[in-house]
Amino acid sequence: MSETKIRNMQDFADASGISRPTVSKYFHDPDSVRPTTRARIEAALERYDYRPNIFAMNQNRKLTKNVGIVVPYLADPFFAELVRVIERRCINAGFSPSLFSSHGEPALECDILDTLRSLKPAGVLLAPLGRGSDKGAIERFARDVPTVLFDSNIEGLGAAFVGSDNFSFVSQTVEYLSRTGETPCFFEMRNPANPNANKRRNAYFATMERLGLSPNVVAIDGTGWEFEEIGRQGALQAIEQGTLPSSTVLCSNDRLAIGFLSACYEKGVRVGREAECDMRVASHDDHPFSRFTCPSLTTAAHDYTAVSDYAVETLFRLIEGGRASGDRPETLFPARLIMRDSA
Amino acid sequence: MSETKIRNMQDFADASGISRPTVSKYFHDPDSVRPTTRARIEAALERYDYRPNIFAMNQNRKLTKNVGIVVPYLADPFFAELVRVIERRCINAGFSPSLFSSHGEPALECDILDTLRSLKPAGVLLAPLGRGSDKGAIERFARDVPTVLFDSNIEGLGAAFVGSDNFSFVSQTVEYLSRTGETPCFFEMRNPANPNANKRRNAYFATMERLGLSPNVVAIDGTGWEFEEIGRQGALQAIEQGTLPSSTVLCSNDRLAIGFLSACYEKGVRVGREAECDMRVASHDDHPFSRFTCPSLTTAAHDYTAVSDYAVETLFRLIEGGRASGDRPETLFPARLIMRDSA
DNA sequence: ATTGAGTTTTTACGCGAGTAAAGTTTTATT
DNA sequence: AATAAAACTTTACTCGCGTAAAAACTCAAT
Repeated sequence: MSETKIRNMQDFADASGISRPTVSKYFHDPDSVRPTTRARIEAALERYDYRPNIFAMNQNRKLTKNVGIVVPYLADPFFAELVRVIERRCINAGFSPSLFSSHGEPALECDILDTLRSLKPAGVLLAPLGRGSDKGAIERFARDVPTVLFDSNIEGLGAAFVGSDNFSFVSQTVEYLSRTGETPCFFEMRNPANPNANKRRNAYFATMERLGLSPNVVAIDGTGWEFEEIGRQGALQAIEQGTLPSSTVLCSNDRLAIGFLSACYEKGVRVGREAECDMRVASHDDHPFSRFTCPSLTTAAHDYTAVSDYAVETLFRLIEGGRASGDRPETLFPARLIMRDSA
Repeated sequence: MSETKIRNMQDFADASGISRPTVSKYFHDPDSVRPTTRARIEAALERYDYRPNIFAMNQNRKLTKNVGIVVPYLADPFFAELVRVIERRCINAGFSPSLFSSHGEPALECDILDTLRSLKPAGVLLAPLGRGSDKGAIERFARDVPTVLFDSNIEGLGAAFVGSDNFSFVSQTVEYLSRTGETPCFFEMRNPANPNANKRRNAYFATMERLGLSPNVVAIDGTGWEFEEIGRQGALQAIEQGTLPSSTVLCSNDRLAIGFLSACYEKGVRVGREAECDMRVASHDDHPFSRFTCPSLTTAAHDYTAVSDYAVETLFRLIEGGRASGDRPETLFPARLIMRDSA
């Protein structure tokens, strides 16, 4: 290696025969320099593998190329899946995504927002905890940083919301279940942390009313994010005490349903749509594992790709267009019914 | 708010009545200043919520307080769980963890290492992809940055390895299964991406030999990280063609087993240790979902906490002690047999 | 060749903090 | 109280790059 060691942008500028300010401009936006200049810089880039110091870069830029991604619970494969798609989109658009999980803890969510603030991100994609979120903190944060909420909508927070249409989820499952068999009861946590759960309950009532059926909610106890275990315990109790008002059960989400099915199996309750079965179980989310439950779970699927893509697009538009007008667009994607064996 | 607006460390130093260099020292290590000084700074910290600019901080520090965490596939709850514990430990120790997932792609793993390099992290906890990893890239990286490998061991890479003792996993399950019923065959992917899989196969052979039993491996096709689906397809095929050499199946990992159980259910094969069952299935990992399979999965559990804690501790020791001697300690934690209903 | 718009170079300063050196004050030791 | 050690203040320089302004240059169209 006869090449001199490149220590900073000045060295690199000297080596490439271009002035430092122009090199700086190139790194900010390669298209902003003349093609011949760009070619010379990129030729030098091949020889010396110089990369500008991110810390020095971001220090003076009012807007970095960082994008924050915050989810409430990363150990939930549902979020892991969303994040995977979102990260990819950000990288492709030339941004550096930073991933954070609140791990179900409101305090941690606040800390993350603080940390993010100091990262001076161009924008943030935030899936809030929901009920546990510090709304004031999020509101203040969103005033400083372009923020798009996704998955969980908290009224009025952030510049936009992108998520799934809970009404579409529930109306499809309720209609399907009612049409093909007994009227479903609704199985949910009594105090759900996530606002989607409340929307789904309301959608259940609305749809039942529309169909002229009488709703029945089974509310189970439990707190935290261990939904499978909560669903399992709730189901065990309901089965043992025979308190289920219907042999068709619509769970609020797949993770509860996974626990429910596990309890059914344990109790020898046969689940499925065949004649010899005791019960039908359906749910919402199309959780990555729901195709491997026993029986495989009939559910309403998020359009993962659409939600992720549109959330990212919305954020990018927000970033480019500066703080948009006073409106706060909410975009909801409909569900797709996935018929499997459980109902 | 009559308080003047704090724009930088100088402003804050003035406001707290302490000189800037001392304030700087405080932020580097609060214990390095006199208790009375510390109290004054912290009092000021209450009034003005100043936080030093991370970019400016890290620009001149040779060593930042950043820690990189890299996992091969975050959508796998196993890693999500490990990460959760690791992140917490880092934060408690005053470090800023940055989380990255390779999403199963070797190219992305390399990109992540590049990104990480420019973050000047104090250290990195890396769970490599395994077979797909660019060993040269990792080796070069580990020369510059204190790196502790975890979960997947790649011989000679990194300054240390912390993981689970695959031999302990397999010997316990094989012994248990052999002792209580038919000799297990070993169900695995033909070309596993992860080195643990190979270790487990070897451990199976070794244990069977020690017990004077003849080993039987069922190798199934499939690539990628969708282990459940691969396991399911492999099991469907094996069941349909009746090629399983034993009615007791030991899966290489829980995700394969989840697919296997799903196939059994679909085919009406009863799994469990009771007399009326057709088959026993066991596995390794104690995946977060394995208690909710039908039947619940008998498996060998990682000591999640021990692995996470010790990996973090090892990294911190490495960071504090500078580059250690030439040895590369490998720490393996034994498994704990979890007897559930599947075997 | 001339013109002028668009680029690049030169020069210079700023950002927010790390850090080193020398001098001053505080605290601990005896 | 004398003394030394530890901590703090002052001063000043560094780091790597953003960015502004003016001068010099390129290049295509006239």
